[in-house]
Formats: sequence, structure tokens, C-alpha cells
Amino acid sequence: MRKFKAEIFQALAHPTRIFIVQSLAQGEMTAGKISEVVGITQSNASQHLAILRNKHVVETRKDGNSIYYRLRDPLFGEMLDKMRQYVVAQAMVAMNHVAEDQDANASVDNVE
Amino acid sequence: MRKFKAEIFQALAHPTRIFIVQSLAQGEMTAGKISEVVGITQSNASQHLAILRNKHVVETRKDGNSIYYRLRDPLFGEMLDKMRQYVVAQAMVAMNHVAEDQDANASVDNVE
DNA sequence: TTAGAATATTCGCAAATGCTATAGTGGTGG
DNA sequence: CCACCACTATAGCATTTGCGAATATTCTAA
Repeated sequence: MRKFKAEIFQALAHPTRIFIVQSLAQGEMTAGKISEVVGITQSNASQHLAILRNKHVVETRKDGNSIYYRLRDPLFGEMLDKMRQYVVAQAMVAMNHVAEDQDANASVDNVE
Repeated sequence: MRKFKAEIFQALAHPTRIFIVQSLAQGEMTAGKISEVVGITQSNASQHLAILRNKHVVETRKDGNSIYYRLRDPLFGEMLDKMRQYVVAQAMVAMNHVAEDQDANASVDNVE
């Protein structure tokens, strides 16, 4: 059970796959379009898509000789959005730390 | 930026670390207590905790010669909870698929 | 049926990950 | 000071991952 969750996080644990999932959050796309938008080789895109498929993050639809990909659950888009909020918040903290390095009397408490 | 998000997902992409984060969602714990609860060697626990530390998922507090770990942001607990909902939902779907294998006339639509 | 377009798969290799075992570090009590 | 305790860090090894290049598969059009 935890292993299953871990596999999903593993599927999201790569910048390229995050890019793909974010793109798919806007709507479905063909494999070729994805590799073009993300800016990677066709082979590499196909491999990342296979991982997202195997971990049940995306689903496919076939039309002619194109394959359309879409998110299996909007939850994944939401999770990336939550993560974005968190990253932004942490970036602020990190900037405060930089400020400390430049000025030891910076406005952050509980630092010794 | 995407790399930073990917690193956080990477931190969560292991069953043991999910166990640790779930445990810490209930409150802080010492490193020793964690390795005991999770049922892994002290060394292994320390390595996983180092990863969670480096990826900014947990924070530490020192008391005597014990080190207490806690989640840096309740968001991580929430994410695991969301993931739990999703996994449960998918488990239902999977069970339906099993039913199909046993009975081709099962009660799932859009299957050809 | 043959050519071409869109995806998928396999291969070889460099890099990252996970684990055990083995040090190393820093508090604490005697 | 010294021995212990809780914890962290490193080494070595097997396994996994990520990549481009080459190759296979599948669909469509002519």
C-alpha cells in the first residue's frame, strides 16, 4: 500500500515528468506534441510517458496513428499546484536566509 | 523550479520514507524511536532521515543527545492523505478489473 | 502492398539509489 | 577523563534510472 503511493511519487519525481503533467493539466495532447512542447527527443518522451502510464498517472486514447495522453485524475494537477504554493513559500524563507548571510541582524527569530 | 519540486517528490518516493512522514504527521519523534517504529536498522533510518532533511521535508530539534524530527509543513501530511484517497479509489477500479477477468459480463461500461 | 508518419521498445553506458557494515561525532554520567 | 549512548557519515556493492541511438511496431495513404 505504501509501496503503491511511493510509486506514484516516484512517477512525479523528475523535472521532465512534472513538466509533462503540468502540460497535460491544461488538456490532452499527443505524444509528439508533448515531446515538442517539453523539448526532448521522441524516444525520451516516450520513455517518460511509459513510466507515467505504468504508474497510472496518465491514460491514453488512440486516434489514427496518434496517441493522445491525458491525466487520469485531476488530483495530480492539484498536487502540483499545492506543491507550487509550498515551493513559493519556501523560496521566501530561503531568501531570508540569504539576507541573514549578508546581515547577521536580519529579521528572523530562533536562529542561533 | 521544477527540479526543486521533483526533489520533494523524490523524497517521498520510497515506502519507508512515506512510513516515516506518516508517523511524523502525528507528532515529533526521536531518530531512535523512528527506526524502532518503522522497523529498520538505525543506520538505514538515519540515511532516510538525511534525505528528508536535505529535501526540506523535515526539521530537527536537539535535546540532550537525542534529535527530534518533525514535519516542516503539514502540507506533506495532507499530500499523503490525498494520495491515500486516490489509492483507495484506484483500488476499487482495480477490483472491478479483476471482476471483469472472472466474468466478461461484469458491470463496467466503456470496456471493449 | 509498399512508403511514410507516429509511437514504442531495446541496447549500452553513465549516474543515482538503497542497503549493510563500519567508522566518526558529540553529549552525558561516573 | 573515560566509557557509553544516540546519532550521523562514509565505503562498498548490487540494483535501478535516465539518456541518445538504433530498431521495431502500428496505422494510414497512395
